[in-house]
Amino acid sequence: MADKKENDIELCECNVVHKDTVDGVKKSMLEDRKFDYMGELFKSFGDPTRLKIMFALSKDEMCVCDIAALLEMSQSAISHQLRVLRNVRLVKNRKEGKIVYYSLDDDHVFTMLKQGIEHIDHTM
Amino acid sequence: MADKKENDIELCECNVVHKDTVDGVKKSMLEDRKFDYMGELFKSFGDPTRLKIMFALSKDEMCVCDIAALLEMSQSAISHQLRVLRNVRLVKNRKEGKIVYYSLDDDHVFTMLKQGIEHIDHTM
DNA sequence: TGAATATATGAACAGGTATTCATATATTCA
DNA sequence: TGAATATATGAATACCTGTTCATATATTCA
Repeated sequence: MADKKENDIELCECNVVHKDTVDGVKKSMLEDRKFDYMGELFKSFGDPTRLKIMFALSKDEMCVCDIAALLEMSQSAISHQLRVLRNVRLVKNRKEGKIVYYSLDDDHVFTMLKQGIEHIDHTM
Repeated sequence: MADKKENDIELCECNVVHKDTVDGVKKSMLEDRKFDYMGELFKSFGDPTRLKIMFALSKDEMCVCDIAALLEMSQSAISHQLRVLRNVRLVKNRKEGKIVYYSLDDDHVFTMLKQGIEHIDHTM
C-alpha cells in the first residue's frame, strides 16, 4: 500500500498496461465540456423521428401540421421534438399568422445528415 | 364524417396546410428502417464516454485497461461501452494474450467524429 | 368579443440507458 | 495445476427520453 505501483491510476482497478500510450493520448484529449456538448449534438440526431423531421426540412420548409401529417404522428409529439431540435439550434422557425414554419438552421446540419446517410449506404 | 376533407391525413389532428409540400416531401422520404438504423448510429455517438473512447482510439490503439485509466472510470463501465461500439461496428479489436486491443473500425468513424468537433468549434 | 384553429407545454408513463457490483471466462506464468 | 490478472457480462438501479393526454397560448376572422 505504501509503495503504490507507479502504473496505478486512481479509479482504474487494473494496472495500466501502456503508460506511454495513456499519457500521450491524455495530452491530446479535449475538455470534458466539449465531449458533453458533442454528445448532446449527436444525441439530437439519435432518434428516428427527429431524423425524419430534419430530412424533411432539408427538402422544404414546413409547418408543424405539415410535418405531423407527413410522419402520421400527433401534433404534440412533433412539437416536442421540434423544441429539442430548436434547443440545439438544428432548426429555426418563422411565424406567419398562427402558422409556424420550420427549416434547417444551416447547411452544417445537412452535412451531418448526409454523413449518416452515406454511412448507411455504405453499411446496409 | 362522410365528406371527409381531402386535406385530412389520418393520425394528424390538424388540417394539412400545404398538401403539395407534404406530398412532394413524402416522395423523397427514405424507408423507415433506414431512419431507424441512422438513429442507432448517431445514438452511439450520443454519449460523452463513448465519444471520449472513440476520440482516444483515433489517436492510438488502446487496451481496455488503458482506456479505463485514461478516463478514470471502472474497467466494467468501459467494457460495457466498448460492447455498444462493437455492436454497431464503430470499433474493432484484436486479442494478444489476455490483453484486448481496440481501435476505430475505419476512417469513416473518424470522419463523423471530426464533423462533430468542427460543429462545436463553430458553435462553442 | 368569441369561436375556431395552429402551436406549445406540463405531467405522467413506459421503455431505454449508463454505471456499479458481483462474478464468469480466458490467458499467462510459476 | 493453481494463482494472478485482463476482460466480459448479467442483474440491479437510478436516471433519461419519447409519446400521449389535457390544456394553455396566440392568432385569425366573423
